[in-house]
Amino acid sequence: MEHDTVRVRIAPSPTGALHLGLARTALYNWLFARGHNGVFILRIDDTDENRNQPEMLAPILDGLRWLGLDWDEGPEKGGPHAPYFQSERREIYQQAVDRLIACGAAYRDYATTEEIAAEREQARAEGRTFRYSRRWMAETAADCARFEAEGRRPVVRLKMPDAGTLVVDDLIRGRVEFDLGLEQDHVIQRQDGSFLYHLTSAVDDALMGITHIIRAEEHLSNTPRQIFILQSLGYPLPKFAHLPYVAEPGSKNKLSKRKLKEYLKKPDFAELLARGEKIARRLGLDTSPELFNPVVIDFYQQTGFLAEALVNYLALLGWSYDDRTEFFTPVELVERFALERVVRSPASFDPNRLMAFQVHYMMALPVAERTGLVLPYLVRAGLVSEPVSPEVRQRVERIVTAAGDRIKVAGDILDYDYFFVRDEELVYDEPAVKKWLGGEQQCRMLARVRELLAGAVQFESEVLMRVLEDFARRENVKGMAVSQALRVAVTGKDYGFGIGDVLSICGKERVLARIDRVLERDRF
RNA sequence: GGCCCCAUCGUCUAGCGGUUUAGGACAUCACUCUUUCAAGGUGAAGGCACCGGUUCGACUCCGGUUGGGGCCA
Repeated sequence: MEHDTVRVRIAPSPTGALHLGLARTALYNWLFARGHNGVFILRIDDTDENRNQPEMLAPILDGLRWLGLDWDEGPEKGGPHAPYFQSERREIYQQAVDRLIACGAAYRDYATTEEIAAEREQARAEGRTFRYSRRWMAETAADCARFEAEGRRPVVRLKMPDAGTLVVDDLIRGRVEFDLGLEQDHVIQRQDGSFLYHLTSAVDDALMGITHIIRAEEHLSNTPRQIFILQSLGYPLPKFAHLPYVAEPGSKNKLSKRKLKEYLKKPDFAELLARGEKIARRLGLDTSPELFNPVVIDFYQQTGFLAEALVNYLALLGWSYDDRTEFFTPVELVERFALERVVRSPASFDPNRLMAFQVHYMMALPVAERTGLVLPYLVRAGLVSEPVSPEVRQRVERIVTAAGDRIKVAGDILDYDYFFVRDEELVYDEPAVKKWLGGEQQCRMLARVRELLAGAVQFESEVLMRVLEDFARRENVKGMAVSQALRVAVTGKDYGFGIGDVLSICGKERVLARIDRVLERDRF
């Protein structure tokens, strides 16, 4: 057993988005595989015809790739157990169902939905747990013929044992016991011939040689029937590891992208989304909540988060190495990740903590690299044209340096659009204008500062700062009054990084022009 | 309703019977620095859900209660 190659898988449905919870499950599987020299398999659960569209799969593949979770077998890669799309494996499932029927582990059932419902209702009325009576179970070809003569159509059900205990030795949860006498005869094939999840999943896991099933906790209750299928078919059992699910911000409910409205009541979550939307709108991206929200990996990719930050955060959402290490490179994660140290209780998604990781990783990058990350956003917002000239690049680098960790995600560069727009396009924050340039005196002071700056030979940050300080002292005004008046005139806002840097990066000509514009504007 | 899982600061977690006045991180608050906004520095506040056992000793083991969640209906 120990010598077998570790083989793990994730089996997402093509739903159009890579959800945070799935991303974490994928990460844990990937870490486990890489840490054991194993194989990470991607299998697509696209048995639901209605949603089976290629464009719904792309975001999931892109998201996994972006996170660095490369798969060894699966879509685009192929592999020895192809096809990896369940929609293409129907014959395999049919054979499995036939075998299950042949060995008595499953049966054709001709009951109608109404008849089953009636039985269930009766059980409830009598206060006992419902279990199907198998009254319309067909055991022979004659049975089938008879039922079909009545116009009935069969489903295939598992014929679960009447009694007994099934034990799952879960790698994370330990020993979990189930009373087989309480299990239902679940349907594994519908009337229309389509197959149900438990069947396809168990069969594929066996056929693909999966050794460890690492999946979310909600599947724990389903494990007995999958084990029953596996055993009935004569396959060896994989090991199971059921992960706690990822919960909502500030609660223990399972995270769901359908409950976005509720999450928005949480300030942290709302702030994160607002940050993303601000960026996305500038890029002309679709910000409809279905596709663009912090529950979905694509959101982070689009707004300029670093994959390392997400990976580090996700790794720690339900796992820890020790009592203090919080930063891990992917290599360290691979080395240290262990299922035994996965926590058993659900962990809620905390935007703040994620942001803290993002800032850490962002600031760890050299300025040149951060500049490289930020430039595409300027280009896509139409503020910088391609190819990017060395001058522009250097200018952006200066902004990135001056901004420091105000640029938390790459898209935040768009907050500094005032360095790129034409003077007449500059947007002024009216309250700020009113506050710092609303009065006659303030404008007169700005006019004098303008003359001072017009005479400046060197337009560098430190020099300018000294000039402004001297000016404030001489005129007996507060330094802040000077710097803020200038800031509003040049950037339109009353916040931002150091005024010396602002002026210097903006450049003398433009600074003077913008001051003139503001002074002009205020006369009316 | 039945079955299963879970339970340490607001959040993520460390803790695997005594080394613990329960440690770290994020968030929060205060002070400090600062010619704006951030950041930085210093510090504070904040938790073992409850009740029984077992034990010389329980956050740690067992049982129950409560609460939360999941699956099946």
